[in-house]
Amino acid sequence: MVVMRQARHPDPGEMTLIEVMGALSDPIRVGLVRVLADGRERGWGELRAPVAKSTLSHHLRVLRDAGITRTRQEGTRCFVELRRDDLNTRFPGLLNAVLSAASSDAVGAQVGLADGPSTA
Amino acid sequence: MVVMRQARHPDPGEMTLIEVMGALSDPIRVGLVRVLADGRERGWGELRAPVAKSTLSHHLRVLRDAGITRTRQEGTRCFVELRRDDLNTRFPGLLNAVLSAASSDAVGAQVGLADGPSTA
DNA sequence: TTCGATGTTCGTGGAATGTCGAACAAGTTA
DNA sequence: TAACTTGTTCGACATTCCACGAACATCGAA
Repeated sequence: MVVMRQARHPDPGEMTLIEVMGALSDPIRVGLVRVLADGRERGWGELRAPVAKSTLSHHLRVLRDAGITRTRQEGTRCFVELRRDDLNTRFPGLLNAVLSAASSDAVGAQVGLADGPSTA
Repeated sequence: MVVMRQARHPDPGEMTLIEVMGALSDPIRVGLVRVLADGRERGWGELRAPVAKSTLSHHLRVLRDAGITRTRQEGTRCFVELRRDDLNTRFPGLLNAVLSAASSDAVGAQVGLADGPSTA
């Protein structure tokens, strides 16, 4: 459903290192994080990943449950953004380290944005 | 066997972010890394973890295969140490971020060293 | 050579994970 | 109201992962 009205977003204090590390040990999810790394909020539909819709939904949920992203609902559409500040507060340096490692490795390069910048 | 003559230790260039992240998404393994964080080489026997010997061997292999630790064999005994420099070269900031997050969270606190510092 | 110590490997469960397609739900639009 | 759009949820499945005990291999000591 486009529902999940208020998917649970853990407070920074509730985030666990193990869960965050687990969430970031999948190429698709790292790719999603990379796409969101510019800080802009993105609509589900903009995200391009080589997996089925349900699978993408699953990955986005894993990221959200770990506290890595925040999901907002607007009408029928959902938007995601990186919880950069919260992450930096809770686990200083971790996100940046992962992001720079990922970009030097092209991890998650299979994930991208839709052609038409029908974005934000 | 105390053998594993030359356990494969990946070169820094062969390490992958995904594998490293996966290796560090288990409490036991993070605990082991924390124990090794002081840079000292430790003997298998010194390591205390709430798992069977074979399971500990498994975790140490996952860490080694990911390039996080280095294993050395001396006679019948094996020694492990953190590949801090290699890790920092390959994934700058990652190890430190994980270590500081782990210590603030007490992740892997169940892992420790043997009582008698019969150590190195 | 015969033990004992130290780790690895094997076989086996049980749990978690990734992926898919199909079914469903809620909001939009015609 | 009847479609259509957008995501979520539900099995189903294959794979991977963690954990254990048992068996095995190697080194060192008796």
